[in-house]
Amino acid sequence: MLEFAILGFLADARLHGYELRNRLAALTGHIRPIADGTLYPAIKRLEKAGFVTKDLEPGIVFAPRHMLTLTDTGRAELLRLLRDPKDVSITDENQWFCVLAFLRLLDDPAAQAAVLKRRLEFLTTPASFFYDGDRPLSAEDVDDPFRRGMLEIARVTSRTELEWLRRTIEELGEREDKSDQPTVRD
Amino acid sequence: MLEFAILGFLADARLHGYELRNRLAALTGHIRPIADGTLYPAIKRLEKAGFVTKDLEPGIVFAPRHMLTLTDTGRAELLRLLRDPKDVSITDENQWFCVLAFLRLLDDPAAQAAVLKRRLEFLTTPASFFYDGDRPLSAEDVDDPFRRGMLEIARVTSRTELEWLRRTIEELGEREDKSDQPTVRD
DNA sequence: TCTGGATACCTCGCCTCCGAGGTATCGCGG
DNA sequence: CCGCGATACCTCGGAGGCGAGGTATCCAGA
Repeated sequence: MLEFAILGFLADARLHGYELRNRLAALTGHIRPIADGTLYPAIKRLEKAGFVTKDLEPGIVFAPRHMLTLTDTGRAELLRLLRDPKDVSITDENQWFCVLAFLRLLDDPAAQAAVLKRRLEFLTTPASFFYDGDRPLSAEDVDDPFRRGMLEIARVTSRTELEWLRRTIEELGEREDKSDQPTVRD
Repeated sequence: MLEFAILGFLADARLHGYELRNRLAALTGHIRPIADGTLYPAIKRLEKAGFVTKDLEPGIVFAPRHMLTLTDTGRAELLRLLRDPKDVSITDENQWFCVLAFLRLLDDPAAQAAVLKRRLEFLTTPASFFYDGDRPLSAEDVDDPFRRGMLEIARVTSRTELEWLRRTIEELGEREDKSDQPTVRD
């Protein structure tokens, strides 16, 4: 997850760890800050896996910086993760937002639409926070004002996202029609 | 976090591990499923800490069940966590929803309102996913349709929640006025 | 001159989580 | 009668996150 975001940011620009840290802080940090002790080992893992290379640029500003560059295998790995995200990356809001942040890099309207469709499918499968036996409880059934709030907020959120998803999937379809030769589709 | 949810569910009813597993699956499971290998060690930790006790009820249905009961120290711990949640529990959507799910148990309108106010404060402090240097980028500045989507969804979500928070904080204030003797307040 | 804060990086140990596996019991369908 | 699925519980190893600590440099302000 973190590694995914690192690859994503490096796909846009060469960065050093500290700058990466700041961008990550903006993207997910106000939600869940990333500790140094998490970031630097993650960079090391990516380096070991051959997804990034590290070049020391001696003291441009203050201390020497280790500039990170995404390798070709690194970019391939990023695209693989974007094309076929894990289930948790679809369902977990934070992870899903990371996917969205870099989905543009996938550069294939059909594949992008396919990812959005997975999220659409997830949001349209019925699910409830609370059950009375087997019966799902909706906001109207619940007495507790806080649980009511949860359900109301969740409802509006998912409605908004569903609208956006449907709209965007359609737009991606149109873009696909223009770029491709007309073919028979399922 | 998981332990917090366990305490919360046990505050409502005596449960065995498997039933707990199902309730947790409903509350957070569609977002991020909880593995057995996570749940049972967590129960053990709570037992060791003296927050829950385990009684074996021999084979009512199938296999023997280990019924879990919240102890007094367990309930105190739950209330402590509700009254004074960690920062991450305020900022992380998933964790925040867990707090909301059990905030009713706090049974003190002023303390409940204080928790909601922390969330309110978090949501009203300016934050952005992306920056151009130091300048935060809003949906209108962004070209990428996916990032636009993120920003739009986040905006609607937070607006909805802010409305609910303000409304609910006010209602809690009124309830407090009725139950308390009139005193000078800051 | 000294301190604090920003920049920039790193290590270590602890804890938690996860997945993969295992162990039972019972009921139902084939 | 045999396997499957549900119920119910558990262990273990590996991976990853976190906090606390450390190491430098440089600049601004007291």
